[in-house]
Amino acid sequence: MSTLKDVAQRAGVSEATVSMVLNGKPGPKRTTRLLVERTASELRYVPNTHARNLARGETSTIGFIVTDIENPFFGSLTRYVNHFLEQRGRTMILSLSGDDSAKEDAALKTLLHQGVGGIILSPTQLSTRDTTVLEGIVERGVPIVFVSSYYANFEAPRILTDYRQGSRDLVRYLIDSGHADVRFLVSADLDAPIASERIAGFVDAYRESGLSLHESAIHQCPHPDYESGYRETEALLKVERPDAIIAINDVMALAAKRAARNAGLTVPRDISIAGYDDVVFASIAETPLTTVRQNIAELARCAVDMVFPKAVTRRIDTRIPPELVVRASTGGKRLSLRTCDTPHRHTH
Amino acid sequence: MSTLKDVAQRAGVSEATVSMVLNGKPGPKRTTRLLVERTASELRYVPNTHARNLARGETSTIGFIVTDIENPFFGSLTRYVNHFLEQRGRTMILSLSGDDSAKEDAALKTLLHQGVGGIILSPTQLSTRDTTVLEGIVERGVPIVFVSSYYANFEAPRILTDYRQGSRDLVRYLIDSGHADVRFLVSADLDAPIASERIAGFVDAYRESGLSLHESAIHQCPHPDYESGYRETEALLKVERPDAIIAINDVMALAAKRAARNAGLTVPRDISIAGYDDVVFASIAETPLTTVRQNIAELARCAVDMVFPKAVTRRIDTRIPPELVVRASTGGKRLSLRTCDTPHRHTH
DNA sequence: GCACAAAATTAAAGCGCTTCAAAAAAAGTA
DNA sequence: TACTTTTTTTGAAGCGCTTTAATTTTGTGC
Repeated sequence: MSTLKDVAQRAGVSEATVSMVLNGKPGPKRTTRLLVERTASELRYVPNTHARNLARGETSTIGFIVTDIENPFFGSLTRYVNHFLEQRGRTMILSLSGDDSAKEDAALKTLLHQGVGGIILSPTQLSTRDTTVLEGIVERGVPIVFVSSYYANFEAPRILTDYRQGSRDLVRYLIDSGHADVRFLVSADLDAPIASERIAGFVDAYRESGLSLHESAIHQCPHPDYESGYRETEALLKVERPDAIIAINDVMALAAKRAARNAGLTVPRDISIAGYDDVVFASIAETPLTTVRQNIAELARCAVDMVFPKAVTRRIDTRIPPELVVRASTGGKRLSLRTCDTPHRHTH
Repeated sequence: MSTLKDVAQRAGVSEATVSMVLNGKPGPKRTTRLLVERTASELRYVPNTHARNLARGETSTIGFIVTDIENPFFGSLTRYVNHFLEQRGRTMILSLSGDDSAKEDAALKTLLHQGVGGIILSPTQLSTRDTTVLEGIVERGVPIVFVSSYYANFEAPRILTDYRQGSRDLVRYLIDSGHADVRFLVSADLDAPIASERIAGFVDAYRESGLSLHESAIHQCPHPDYESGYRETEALLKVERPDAIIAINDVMALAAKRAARNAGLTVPRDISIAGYDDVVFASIAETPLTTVRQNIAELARCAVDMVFPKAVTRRIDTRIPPELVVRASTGGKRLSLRTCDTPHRHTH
């Protein structure tokens, strides 16, 4: 494993010169530059990042913490974060928190030890939590940026989809197409932005259209997963017959759809179903799902922008507008059918 | 940001002592040990990984390259690799190749520059490719381990599911339950292990049962995705009526299922459908999918074991047995129905 | 050919940590 | 007490690279 010193010796110049050439610094003249470059590639020289970072006092890695990489939404977010980081010549260190604040703290500490230059954090579902570790990190000058959610009791830049607008748009569309009684399946922590803001949008839509909200329109499920969504819908349909059910994510919406079908209902004739996120299987489901698509690439781009301290705009709250995607799982009740079969947009 | 030197000064001992204490090296006696530890935590000291790695001449990071993190299979693999690496005190640097060998080369180089101690590579779908970069890396003493596939023209340890046995089991099950004409949807590169081995298992099953294979039982699709699977099945069903269609992955199987249904067939009454991988939506599909489950945790565990040079067993080819998961999308033709509704096993 | 400015090169001082030989202190031993 | 062993502690030399101040080379105008 040849070092910079080897290159310098073989080329008959000083280490300083080699360093400058290899970093594109002005100074060395064309001929030495060429000589050094040739020697370096002859020796198959590869700079040692640790030495470099140590000498420069900076670092080339950024940490990215995510709850569940198996969830395609986060898979996608990871891909884009990685992409934009790469574009800036940074390397991403991925950590998984498993939606557990203790593991999240552990991950934060590990990243700090690793000497990352900043951390992009897609936090647990909690709305607030003990922020000692987070504070310790920021104190040490390592910037933290939230993406897709945040802790209300910790001030740091955050990039989120405009969840409120998203569910407002969806519910407006449902109301406009004749659904009066819309139900909302949400999961455990109602205070978390991911839930509270969507609920706010839901309420907005009702207020704007002058309709009154069913008293128990919000259905709280224990977990944001298939099973919970299925059970809740099953129970609900035993006693009531709403016009539509929307869920906080696509998996739960798919569960609701199945429960509705098992209860003898036809989607969307008897009941409309819609989700949130537009994960890949929303579009390939038996009945493609109407959903609210988050602009994941944009979320990632902004998060990466923000994690570099030099960023001029240190806005604390950045909102990315979502996009309503109407597919076959929702239909017009009184008005005309406006559905279409939008395929999942697969940007590569 | 306090350094080891600060700790040493404040504690009134030498840097060497602090270093030994913090690394749990034998030497310092209990009292100094305690003193140093207290001082370190008072100063909120965090060791600098770059300096440490530089001094030790080793590294604490391992690179993991994967084609497509949005694919839940790889999401899951990533989670486990990360888990086992963490267990060994290593940090994972994730790189994405997008199933493109040029990007894969770039990722390999970046990881080398990053100074990783080893690389776990889940390669592109290609069966062979230019291995110059790979060789350069191994030459420099950085071990490479393949997982889930490999390049036939590059010798390195590889950990794979026993694909052949997987499809053999599946096809045996289909044949045993009365399906005589089974078709196989595979994607582009038939030489890639992921395809060739599964085809071999398919053929094995037929040979073992004495049935003769339909001359065009292997259907080659341009891409391993939903669209390709749908088109191929659609075309196929226009002219023929096989007993079953199996696909190289669950997404294509789901596509085949949809195409069959759109062609007026009922699954599994008129035709059985099965996939491979057991991704999460295989079990929550309208008709839960029969599929072959890979033991992802085990793949990851072995890959991580292998990436450490000290590993005693440097077996070149490690095979993990898969598990047949029978669900509702396949049925008995002549024999009795043996389906059940196995839920997706979600290990957390 | 000379003085002086500009360009190119280099020596050397770190960056923060580990490690090892050597010194110092503590503990045994006769 | 004097001396040998063993246990602790430390000074100093790097790890491979960057960077700055100083030095050397080159170029310019007279």
